[in-house]
Amino acid sequence: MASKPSFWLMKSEPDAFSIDDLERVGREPWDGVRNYRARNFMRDEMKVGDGVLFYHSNAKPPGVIGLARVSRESFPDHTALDPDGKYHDPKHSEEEPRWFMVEVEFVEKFQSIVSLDQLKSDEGLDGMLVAMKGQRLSIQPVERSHFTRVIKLGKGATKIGTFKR
DNA sequence: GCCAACGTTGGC
DNA sequence: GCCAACGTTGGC
Repeated sequence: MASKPSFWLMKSEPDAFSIDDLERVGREPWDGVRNYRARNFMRDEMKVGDGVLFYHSNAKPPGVIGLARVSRESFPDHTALDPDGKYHDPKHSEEEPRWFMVEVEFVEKFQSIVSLDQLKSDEGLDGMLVAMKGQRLSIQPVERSHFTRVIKLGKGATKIGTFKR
């Protein structure tokens, strides 16, 4: 029996990497995360096939813009090795990696963004982390019911079954 | 181990 | 551009 998938929300600034960028490249390693809680989710909990709400932050408006899926599990974030890169961390090495990432693949772009305003006001989304005050974490777990509700609000054609594994 | 200072995130 | 809410750093 396959284990049940989990659900996540991942934030990205569209100026840096948007849902359109993900659609174009198909798959993308989620590099550059330098927050321990977010790292732990990627390193310890995110599995191939898990559903991902792709969130545009620092956008007008901010909100969930589409769907992705975890396509590869935890592996070291090599951008931490590059001394000239902005994600460099001298405490990270090949022998003792400190930072990890997953790879995500494009599933679909919503017909319309599910804005943060909608996320906050929808009764079906009570308690969703991203809509709560002060919640800045760039990778967050999402409850199944919230995940399916956001898909409905986005009028996505994707069925929940897409995320079985 | 505490906590002030500093840096970052991200909505507004 | 402002600033609230965190997270990290480093002195002690």
